[in-house]
Amino acid sequence: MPELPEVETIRRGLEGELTGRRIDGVDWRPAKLRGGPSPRPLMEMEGKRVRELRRHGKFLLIGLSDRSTFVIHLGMTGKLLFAEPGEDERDHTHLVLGLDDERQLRFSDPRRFGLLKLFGPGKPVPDLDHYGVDALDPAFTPAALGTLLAGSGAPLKAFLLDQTKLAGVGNIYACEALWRAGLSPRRKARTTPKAKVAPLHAGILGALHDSLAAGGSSFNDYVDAIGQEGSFMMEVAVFQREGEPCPRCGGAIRRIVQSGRSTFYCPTCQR
DNA sequence: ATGATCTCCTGAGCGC
DNA sequence: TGCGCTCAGGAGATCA
Repeated sequence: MPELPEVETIRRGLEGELTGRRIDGVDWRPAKLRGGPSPRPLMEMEGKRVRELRRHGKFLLIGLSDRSTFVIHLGMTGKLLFAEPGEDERDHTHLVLGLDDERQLRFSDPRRFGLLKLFGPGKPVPDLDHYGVDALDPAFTPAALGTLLAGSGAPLKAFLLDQTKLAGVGNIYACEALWRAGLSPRRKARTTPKAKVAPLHAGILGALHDSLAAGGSSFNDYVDAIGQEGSFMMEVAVFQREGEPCPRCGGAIRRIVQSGRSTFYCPTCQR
């Protein structure tokens, strides 16, 4: 599922290919996606050029020439792929943008947990109002993490998944970051020892950067905008490795369920 | 106010 | 072969 490194990999791939292109056609098949209807009909993108590609957390923000913003969230199974006209379409394709270089950019999302919204020129994006600092933002420092931790009584795993505190970390990287820091996912955030704050910060950034370097995690058949798979799943220490030995201490990796989601960790060296 | 649980949705995997 | 079941999870809504 796309988390920060996957969305950033896609953003980088799109940045080179899409910036400056004009959107000549908008084939929108409005399906019921998450997040309610788009404030502006997506057809209004026709004739606009792509000015910039930004990202906040797992949201992709496409700035257009008239200063409107096209917001994309890939949810669990959303895909953005370049295609040639006439090329076979994936099932559950909800949007096809025709570009002025004769290519298409297609969005498909079988589970429809994704989101497509167009905001008019100069309009803010309310979906991001309550979002926390992006995990790759320079403002996300160890000190900032310490402040956030002190304000939360949630288990560390739930804390890391809470996008209103820190944006971009999902299930894979939450598990990996906690393993790297040697912290139990069950520990209450505000009980994190002072000496463990910097290691947790380093664990989060390390997992995200390592994944970016590998082109993201290919899991649930994630691919980037040109269909490339990422290879970070080869490097994970604990995620989906229940019963396997911990790479650090050899103890058996355990799977538990927290807030309805799988958590993988090593009970021996994560305290 | 905070944290836990439910909900949306489809496809994959599994046992029989 | 196919049926029914469980599971996957981002994030908003709802509940305790």
